[in-house]
Amino acid sequence: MTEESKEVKSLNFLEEIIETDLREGKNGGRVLTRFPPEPNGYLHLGHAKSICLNFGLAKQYNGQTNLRFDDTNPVTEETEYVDSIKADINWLGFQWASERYASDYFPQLFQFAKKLIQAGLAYVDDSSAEEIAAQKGTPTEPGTESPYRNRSVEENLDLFERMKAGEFPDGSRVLRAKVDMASPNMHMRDPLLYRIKHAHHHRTGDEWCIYPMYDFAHGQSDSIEEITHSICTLEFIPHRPLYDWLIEKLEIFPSHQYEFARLNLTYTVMSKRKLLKLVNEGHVSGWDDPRMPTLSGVRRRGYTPEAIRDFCERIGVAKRDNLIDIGYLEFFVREHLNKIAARVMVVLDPDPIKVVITNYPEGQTESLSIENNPENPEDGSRLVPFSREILVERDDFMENPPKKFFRLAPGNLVRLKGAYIIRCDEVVKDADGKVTELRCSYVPESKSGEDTSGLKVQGTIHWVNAADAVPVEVRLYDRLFKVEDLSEAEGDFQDYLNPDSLSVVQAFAEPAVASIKGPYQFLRKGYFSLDTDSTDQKLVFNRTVGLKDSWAKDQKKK
RNA sequence: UGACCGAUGGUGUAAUGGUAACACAGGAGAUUUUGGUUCUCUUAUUCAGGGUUCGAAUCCUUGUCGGUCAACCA
Repeated sequence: MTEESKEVKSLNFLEEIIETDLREGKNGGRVLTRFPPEPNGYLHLGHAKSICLNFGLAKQYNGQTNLRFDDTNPVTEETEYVDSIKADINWLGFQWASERYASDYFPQLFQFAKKLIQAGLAYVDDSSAEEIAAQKGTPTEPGTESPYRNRSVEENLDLFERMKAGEFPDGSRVLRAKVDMASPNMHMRDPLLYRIKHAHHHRTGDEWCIYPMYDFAHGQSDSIEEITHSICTLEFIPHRPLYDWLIEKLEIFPSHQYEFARLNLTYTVMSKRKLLKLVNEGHVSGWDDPRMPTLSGVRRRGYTPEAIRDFCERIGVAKRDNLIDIGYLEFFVREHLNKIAARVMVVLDPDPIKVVITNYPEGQTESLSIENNPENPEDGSRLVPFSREILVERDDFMENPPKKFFRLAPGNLVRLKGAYIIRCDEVVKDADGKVTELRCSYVPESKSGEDTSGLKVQGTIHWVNAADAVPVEVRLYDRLFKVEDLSEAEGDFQDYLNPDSLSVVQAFAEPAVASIKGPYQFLRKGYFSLDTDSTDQKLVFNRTVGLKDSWAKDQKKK
């Protein structure tokens, strides 16, 4: 045994629970988790945490994970969502053992309900929604019993069958568990088990007009599938006594529920309800708008599954509320993209400055070989055209530069990335004093890779050959909201939307962009991805995340 | 004025009665044909009071603060 050579890795509380169960031989050493989305919206980064946990834990302990759609509310659920959810999970890199639907269990659930009725533990209640709400009492006051609470088993059975048969209109009756109206736990005050909804279900069609509530579907589905560890978020803690009560009374497989703190990120919202609202009110272009924290959104933006998985692993899991800096996620995105992104030069400026290299022969063009990724030489190199006239960003020139400005300025030497060292000799302006052209001279023996000039320059800038510059559209994204903590913000969350979360800029790219597939690093600018809006006529790029920019940070401080 | 859950650097997460650590962020420097990357160094932490103990972030107790729960949603 190499026990002592093993690194002591600390366990999170879920790993501890599982290891204890395994040690005690619970469930015969079997670990089966489930990921249980409701198909009423797109998956977001909060779900990513849950997916990584459920699938990750199972994998870690030689177990498996079921994908189960919690489709018990036909009015909000759609097949479109089912498809997107499956695509997102696969994209994240996980495979489920079995694809299940709570709706598959409707017949079984109906039998469970009858069993409860027969045991005198459930009853049909004719009270209205308002009356039931009033009966529930408040967190500080006990509830009162429904006048229908003590119907006979026979009457309950008859009524429940007739509910199923469609004899009653929506809202006229419900099936309730008979637990304890005085319980300090609101969820134990005779919770609703079934309600009448004459609605078309995305899978069962019009077969049913009564549908089980979450509390009578989720735990029972877990049990039917013999899920060993049912992992959910903190707000379900008060449901756990009911979860256990139903399993005990039904005498079915004892799945167990464990709760962790959901993911919250700065400058964004993470609830399907709010995200739906952003989509419906047109604040974003859709569920996959690159500013959205949905998986389809961040995918389109250029985040990688690897980065998201690393992030989820690194943030850990615990039971205390948290608000994680969105910058932490961005760190993992940069870390991964730095290793794989193809470097290209793009002048990110609709109004670039033309640089004329006065001592370079007119009409001559040469091809320079530039590495695609200095982090990974195996990625090879590409050819980049260079000639007498090139384009550079206006930000890379200053007529009266501050100390430590290493870019173009009158008399300054800079290296053109992958090309030559140039000196700015003359600034040409128009009648308004706007700089229209820089006249520079190049040092022929400073060619990249074969530099014999002996010159040392402090700055290197990117550029594109004027004659070959490809006009492209680049979409720059900023945080979706103006405030860090939306949970602290008063009023409507839409009031805090950042009006500058999207800016579109026309830019000029080196010709190679058209033939290289992303992800890209636009040199000195950031990581970018090709957007799905691209056409043969026009390439559209999304800024995934910017590069760290210590120069800009320093400037800001001043 | 109930029940339940929680409280460790700026943000997350460890330390499971025995030297409070790791990542990010912040700061300083080195390297660099990306003001990127990489490397080195560095600032900063146990909610409060009481108790148990040789020894407490950890156990007990009281309090404080934060969160959750009163959908025919999940």
